[in-house]
Amino acid sequence: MLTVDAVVFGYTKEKGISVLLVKRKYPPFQGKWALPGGFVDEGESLEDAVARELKEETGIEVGYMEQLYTFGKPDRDPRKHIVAVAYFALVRPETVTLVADTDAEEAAWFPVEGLQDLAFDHDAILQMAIERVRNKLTYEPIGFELLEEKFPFSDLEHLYTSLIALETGENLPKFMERRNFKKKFMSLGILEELDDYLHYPGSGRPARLYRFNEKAYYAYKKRKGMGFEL
Amino acid sequence: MLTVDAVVFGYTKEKGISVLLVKRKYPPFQGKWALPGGFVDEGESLEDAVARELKEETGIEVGYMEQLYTFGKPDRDPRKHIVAVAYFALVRPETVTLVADTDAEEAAWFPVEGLQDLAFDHDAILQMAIERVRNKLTYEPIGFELLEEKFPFSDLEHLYTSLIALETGENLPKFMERRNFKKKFMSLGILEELDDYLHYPGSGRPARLYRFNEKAYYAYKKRKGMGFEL
DNA sequence: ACAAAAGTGTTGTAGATACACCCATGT
DNA sequence: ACATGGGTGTATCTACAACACTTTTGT
Repeated sequence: MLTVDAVVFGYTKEKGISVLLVKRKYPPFQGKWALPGGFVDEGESLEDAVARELKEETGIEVGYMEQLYTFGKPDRDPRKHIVAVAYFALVRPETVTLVADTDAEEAAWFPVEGLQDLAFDHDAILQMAIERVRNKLTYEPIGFELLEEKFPFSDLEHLYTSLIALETGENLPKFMERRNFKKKFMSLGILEELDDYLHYPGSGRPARLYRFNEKAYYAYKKRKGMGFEL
Repeated sequence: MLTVDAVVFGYTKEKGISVLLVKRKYPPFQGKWALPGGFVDEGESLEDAVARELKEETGIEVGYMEQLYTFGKPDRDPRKHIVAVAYFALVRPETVTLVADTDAEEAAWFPVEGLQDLAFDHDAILQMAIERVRNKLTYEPIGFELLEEKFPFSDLEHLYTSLIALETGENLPKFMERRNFKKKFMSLGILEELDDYLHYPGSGRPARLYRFNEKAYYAYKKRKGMGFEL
């Protein structure tokens, strides 16, 4: 008995990092919120299974996905021994519309901060996913998968700040100091400085927009060893 | 259908990094070398399953083990769709004696350098394990799991050098320069300098012995963020 | 003029790099 | 005495850390 579960992260300036959950329609854990997921079909690859379940239960397709860990404790499911291969994924919440479907009553975004009491061992899975994304953020440019194509630098900064602050107990590493962070990031040469500006009405100076330059990143990877090591 | 496979690494000064393989007794891939592993029993945790299979097929018990990745491509086993959860493990080859048993004709150590043509997708699994251990080595002190309790510093150096050189194409990172590597490692304060010396007859000055100090490492972790970031 | 966010430059310092010679043993 | 591996110190340089004021907009 093999299942796949997905920890899908989204980000908005207002609500910070959120995770996509579905409300369980049937026992066990009926009525509880859980990670989307389900059984792997015979002859179906794990990645296909995750994509399919996500589509079925929430209606979304993700941009970036990666295997997280496999959870196999015999008692993680009260019915019987069911092994779950967990994935984490990143999407731009703007670009997706949630639909509830057959197996799940509802699908919705929840800010991850202090989230708990999920079905099965999904609390632990979520925790691990957060940890993983947070680490990964500092050595691979996956943050852009959560931002719009063009974004003000402050979005990037805010994304990093809030994700790294989660569970780090609020004391940010030194490289997150505003001026240093920008200097460092810019020096990588993987951000394109656009001639577009964005102004949220109601406040502050308009912000210049940036875009992630994938080609430049490959060049960087070739030049340096790998990753980008913030 | 769920299996577990183990990539068990060992290290000796003479042969460098080796991996433990078993020769398959039955089809498919009869007579080929493969990673030890087998089916997970109902109600058995994945870790238990790996430990059990290792014991059965090779007779060894490992010191350090960690989940690597789960391989689920439908065609990875020619018979049917079988998903494999792979683990990697580190042992001191000195401390174990291999025995061949029921499912496997023989068990033996093979230097990983250029190893290929294993059964199933085990080439890929091995590759991934090497990659993982190599990376991990630079941010967690797992190297000691491969060395004797007391070891000359040159062993540590040689271990790092050979593991990092694998597939890095021989050009070592700068921190591996002898004097700098030792300076750096010592500055971490996690190595105990012993008053023992070891002298291989036949050559050179006797080498001072060192011991990994786990307590000091915990203290270090508490002090610094985590890991040790060579 | 004031509030709110964007934007920016310099200096000190610690850690990384680069480099070449002496030491203790066995034969 | 020579071969073999063990062992070390210092100068330079680069990258991280610390720090506070100015700019542009809306109200």
